[in-house]
Amino acid sequence: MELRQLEAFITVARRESFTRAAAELHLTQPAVTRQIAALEAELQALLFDRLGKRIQLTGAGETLLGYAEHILRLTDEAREALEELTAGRAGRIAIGAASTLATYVLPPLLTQFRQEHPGIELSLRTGLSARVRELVLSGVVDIGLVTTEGEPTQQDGVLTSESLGVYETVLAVPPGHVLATQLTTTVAELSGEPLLAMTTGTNLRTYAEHILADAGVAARVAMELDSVEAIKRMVEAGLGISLLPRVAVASEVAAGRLVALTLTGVPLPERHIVLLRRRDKHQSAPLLAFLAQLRQ
Amino acid sequence: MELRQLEAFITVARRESFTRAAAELHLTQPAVTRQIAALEAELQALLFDRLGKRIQLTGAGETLLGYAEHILRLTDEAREALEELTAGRAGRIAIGAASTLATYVLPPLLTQFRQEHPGIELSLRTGLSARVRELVLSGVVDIGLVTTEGEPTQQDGVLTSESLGVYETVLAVPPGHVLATQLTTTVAELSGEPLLAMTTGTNLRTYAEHILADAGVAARVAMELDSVEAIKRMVEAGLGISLLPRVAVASEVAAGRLVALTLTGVPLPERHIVLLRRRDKHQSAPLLAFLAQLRQ
DNA sequence: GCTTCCAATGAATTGATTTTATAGAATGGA
DNA sequence: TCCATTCTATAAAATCAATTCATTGGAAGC
Repeated sequence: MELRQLEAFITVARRESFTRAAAELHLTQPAVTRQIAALEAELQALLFDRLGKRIQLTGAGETLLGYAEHILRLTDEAREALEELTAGRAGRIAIGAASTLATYVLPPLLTQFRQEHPGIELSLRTGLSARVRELVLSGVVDIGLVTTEGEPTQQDGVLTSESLGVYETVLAVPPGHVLATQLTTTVAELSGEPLLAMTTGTNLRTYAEHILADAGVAARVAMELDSVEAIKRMVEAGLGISLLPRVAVASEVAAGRLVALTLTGVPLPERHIVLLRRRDKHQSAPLLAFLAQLRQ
Repeated sequence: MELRQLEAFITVARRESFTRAAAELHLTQPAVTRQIAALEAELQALLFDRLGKRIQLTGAGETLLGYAEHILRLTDEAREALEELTAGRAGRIAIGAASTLATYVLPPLLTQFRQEHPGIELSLRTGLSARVRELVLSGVVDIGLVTTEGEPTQQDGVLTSESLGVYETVLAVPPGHVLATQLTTTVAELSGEPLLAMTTGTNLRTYAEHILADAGVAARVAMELDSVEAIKRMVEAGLGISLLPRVAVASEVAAGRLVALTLTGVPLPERHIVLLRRRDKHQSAPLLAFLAQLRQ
């Protein structure tokens, strides 16, 4: 059974004639006769009664006709669905993102994208940068968003990295703090301050340790937490200060509950927001649209 | 798009490998690669990401997979439905029958057939014998049951006739009638009796006129009716006597409301119950079963 | 009885699919 | 880092299937 045969069969049934069906299908009559004959042989059932000049569907023919029409309608639907997909009007984008990016960077982007592309399903998986990298590598997600220290290497095996911008780190202090009157600070000034840090293993923690070590400042980690939100509350409560992404404290700074000091003085390795992709993975139309939005 | 390609596609998707799919399909790997490539070219969509050794469905691939599975399930269902049909477990028989046959002969036959073949739809169209003949000729019904005067001719163009037995005509009289004491009668004895007859144009009327004319008896048609049932009620009421099929009066005779006299004495042309078929029309399994039942 | 119209069939041709053989790419292990 | 392994892709040849052309055979209409 082949779709070509079913199509021929339907046409013959509708036109009630092999000859007319052949014309409609841009074939010769013997070709159509053979297609039907092949169907009949395979299904072991007579599909048409040949009543002299006229032909007529048998019971088996009528049964098959119902199925054949259903099947061909489905193939049309499949074609249409795929067209929707390649045209970018439908589809699904799976994103993997480092937790802080997922919390502070992605929401406005996703909101805007959803508005502009309402047909597209979005899925988001979060984790540590290393985990996100694995998700991209294994193909579970289409793209990954992570942070790196310094410019990312552009190629690493099948992975492509692309910087989407600098991910600035600031010093968050409570409004009443001694440093709170300044707009900037140097790493040296942090010496002795009680530091609230992310858990070991996070990029943020590694970065904080790096810049303190580079400046020769001994880190005094007063508390280790696994949530940026928790750290912010602690800083607000005056339990210490912390190095945090600027985007993560933006709303508290605007509300006056925290003060963000830009780090200056030392040639700090900048952190980047990095887009990870598998080089060999197909980029669907919706994904390309999303990438375009990320880049601008 | 062809079913062969869709089947290959599904297999590749399930086994997540062109090579393993090829083995399962009893093909070589390049053949499978080509089938998928043809699909991708036609649909203008990448169906699998080739991630080195591994492959993975793209969004388009997943979409197509859903449709492809649906389509192939339908083809299986179609095959099964046709098998049911040819095995005689399902199907439809369209019967055309002369009205008296439909009323007095068919019901017990159809009841029995329905019990033995519960899956089979039965449809019945009634009409005058000539009309039934047309229905068979045009293919609207699979078989026709009519009556003929004398042995039917076996072939008439594409129509095949087959006698299923004699359709005996009797004289129906009310229990109190002068003739009611006899078991038989001759046509001559009917002379002068008020006759209740079917409408002109029916085989029954034609037959009645023939045998009266053959015997030289002048017909005295007291009333012309278009229903055997009505005629029986009239005979019961003593309004006249009538020549009717024996099967049509069987229940009244058993109940003692009518007396049936066998016609003797003249070489009467016997009426036959005749099965009409188009010689070139396919005989489905259910139909063959029904024909077998009719013949016994 | 002749003509017309239709489907079926046989042989040749064209076209598509499959196989064989091989290349190319990525993974996993030493 | 290199090698062996394990995939998929591709090119050319072989095979298989479908189409066309030409013709036959059968039924219907005049």
